Amino acid sequence: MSMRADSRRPRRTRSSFGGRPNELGGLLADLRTAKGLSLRQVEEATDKAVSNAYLSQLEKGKIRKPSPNVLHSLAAVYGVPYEVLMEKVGYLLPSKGGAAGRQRRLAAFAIEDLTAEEEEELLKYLAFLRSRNPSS
Amino acid sequence: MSMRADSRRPRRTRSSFGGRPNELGGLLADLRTAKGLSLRQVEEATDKAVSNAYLSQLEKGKIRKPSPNVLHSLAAVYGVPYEVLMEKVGYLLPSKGGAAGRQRRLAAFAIEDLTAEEEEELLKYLAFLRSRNPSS
DNA sequence: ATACTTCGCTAGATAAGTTTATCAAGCAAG
DNA sequence: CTTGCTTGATAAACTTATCTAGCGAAGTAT
Repeated sequence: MSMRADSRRPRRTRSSFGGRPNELGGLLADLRTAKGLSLRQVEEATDKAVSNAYLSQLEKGKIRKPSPNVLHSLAAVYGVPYEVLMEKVGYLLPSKGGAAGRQRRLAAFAIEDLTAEEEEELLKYLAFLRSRNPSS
Repeated sequence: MSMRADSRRPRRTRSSFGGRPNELGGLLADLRTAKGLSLRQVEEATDKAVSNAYLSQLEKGKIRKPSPNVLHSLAAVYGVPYEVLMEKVGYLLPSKGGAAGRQRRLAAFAIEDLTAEEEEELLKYLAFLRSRNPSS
């Protein structure tokens, strides 16, 4: 196994302690003040997706896991990557090495444009197949 | 100009019926039965991260936005990409493509443990389905 | 038939997210 | 000083997710 010591740049990526459960609030507050926006201005900028009152609670750390869509709105307003906020909150991110992308060696080519109905039919048919033939 | 004449399979209308609860529920149920698992078996497989009772409610469409982490657990058990479930629920995904429409339609049917025989059966069945219903 | 198990399901409770209404403090005119 | 407006913060209400406990149906074995 190549134990390559990732000698790129000193990884500042770890921005700070994963231990702090509530660092999201501080981060959001800093981002907002850095842009010189008020709570209500952010509410507007987010097209009412996040109320000023709610944002206040977020910044004060009273909310642990806001909805991903809330984070998306805020990320857009602050110009910060969505994934950063997601991670900070503790949501798992789509891993790029998982079964998602690489595992495409299967019938995915034909399945790329499945409709919801077709998808359902296929899954049911698969259930049927496997129930008839459990010894695959 | 990439004149991509929408040659995709005509989206079979927004699911013909109007009162369907949640598209996620049916998908989860289909995935589970396709694997021949019971609610409690899934609860176990997910290491108690998702209770059988909760899973039942999910499948019946009584829950609209389960936590991303719940979706992650289920995606792992069913061998389906996390992002697919996220999208179904309505959570925004980290956009990877920049400007142009790089966003491929996510296939819910990327099941990872299909056998070659199953794959073939499914493809034939899909062909059959589409021959019977060329375009709505 | 009686147990025993497993199934899907739901009622009830708790906890957390989100909203609406409201607050006290500050600042700029008039 | 007072009026008006804005700011950030709460309280309470409302909504939603999630868990625990238990029900009844269906199967299996004794």
